[in-house]
Amino acid sequence: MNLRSSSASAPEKPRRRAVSKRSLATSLSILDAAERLFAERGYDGASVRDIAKAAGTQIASISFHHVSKETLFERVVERRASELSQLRLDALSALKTLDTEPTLEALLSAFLRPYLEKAVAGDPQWLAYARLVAMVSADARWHRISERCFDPTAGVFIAEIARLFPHADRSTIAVSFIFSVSSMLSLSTSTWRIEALSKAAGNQPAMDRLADHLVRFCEAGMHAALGAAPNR
Amino acid sequence: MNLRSSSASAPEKPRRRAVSKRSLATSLSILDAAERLFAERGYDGASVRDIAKAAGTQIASISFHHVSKETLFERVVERRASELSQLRLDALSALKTLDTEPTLEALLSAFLRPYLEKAVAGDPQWLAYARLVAMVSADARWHRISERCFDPTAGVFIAEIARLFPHADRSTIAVSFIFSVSSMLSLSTSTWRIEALSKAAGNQPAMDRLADHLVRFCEAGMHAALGAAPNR
DNA sequence: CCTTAAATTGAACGATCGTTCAATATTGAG
DNA sequence: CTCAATATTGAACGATCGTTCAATTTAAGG
Repeated sequence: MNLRSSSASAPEKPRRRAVSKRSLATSLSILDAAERLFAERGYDGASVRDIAKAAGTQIASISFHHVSKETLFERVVERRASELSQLRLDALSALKTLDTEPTLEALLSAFLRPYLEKAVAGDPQWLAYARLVAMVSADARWHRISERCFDPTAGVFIAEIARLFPHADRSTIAVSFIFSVSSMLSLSTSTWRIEALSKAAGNQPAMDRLADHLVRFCEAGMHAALGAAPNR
Repeated sequence: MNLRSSSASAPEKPRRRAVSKRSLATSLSILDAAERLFAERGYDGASVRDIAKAAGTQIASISFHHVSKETLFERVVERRASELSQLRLDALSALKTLDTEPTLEALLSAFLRPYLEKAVAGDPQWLAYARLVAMVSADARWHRISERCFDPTAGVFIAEIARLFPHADRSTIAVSFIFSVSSMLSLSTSTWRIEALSKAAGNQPAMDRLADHLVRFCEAGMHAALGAAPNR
């Protein structure tokens, strides 16, 4: 007996195998379905049964691939977070290669636009993710996820802004930055309210116009808040 | 038989009674507990059992006084909504009694400050309500409640702003207004993020400073967005 | 090819959900 | 005080929740 493992005293090496293409596809479709349903109905509102049905698999597969509902949620958020952070940091790097000092507008644009272009414009899967980010950012229940996924990049941009406004204190900058972020997030959560409140004006504002609008709004608001702020 | 109701053919008048003090207290304590728990855990996250326990009554009393969980939620939101609207409209009226045309800053201040003073400053019950408003405003699931409770007053202020900027189109004003509202709401949902992002600066910003900060931010942002907007 | 680790399946678990009901207690009105 | 309308109670309803399991199927490695 024990004919496969050769050496007598060595702890048996249990033979590993690569993941199959089908397995990877199931895992992915679960993430996609979860992203959609979590964004639509919230964490408690979306059941693992509905997620499994939307993904075309069994509920047990969710536990198998993603441990539990909670870690599934975290993985859904984490999946695109690094890509988003990378886009933002790339835009920032591009600014710093220029010989001129980056303006506040350029910094805000570098932070805000990648989200909007991914979110509101094209892929409906990214739009769902955008709503999810808004959910995570607003709910103290998920503050650990925010800390891990979003706060580091936000901190980099806040530090850049602090270099531009050496006399403004950190908390004033942070609050202004939060105002900007929640304005950004409102574009993915409140499209229905925008429609409701701008009715009697038939024309829907286009995506790129909205992005320009947002950047202009935040730049002016932050400039006013930081410029007028006392030095300490 | 039928000795109480006199006339023969008249449909019996079943004798009404006033609500008892105890009954009213129960109904109120249910609303208070629901306000707190809905704000803490969201609609799906807060169970009627927990609400009943927090209110010190039985779960059946919730159905008796407030029909169902959904109408309980609506009543919790509606309860303070009219008071908030009244405060805002009163502030607006006070502005219009002056002989000078109200400024954009004054308009925004009239809309934003009542919420902040009620919410972030004093009563913890109002703070819970503020978080609830943020929840309702962000979730399309409750858009009927927003329409009924908040959009009318918002529409009044948007109309006032439109009078100040006759060349700006309605949707541009509405979008700027949404940016302002979500910045306002972020102060009740994201205090924890503010603390996280402004760390290494020990001083917590005081409440009145935050209100000033918010008004200045929104005024400048909106001014920039509306002033630079094309005329149609 | 064969072996077997990895993956999928369908059923079941106990817990909790919102709601309902008959029985009991309370209380305003006559 | 009397009595019936109102309110509270405790238990139970069926449904759905997230998770777990043994049995089966799939497919990678030698």
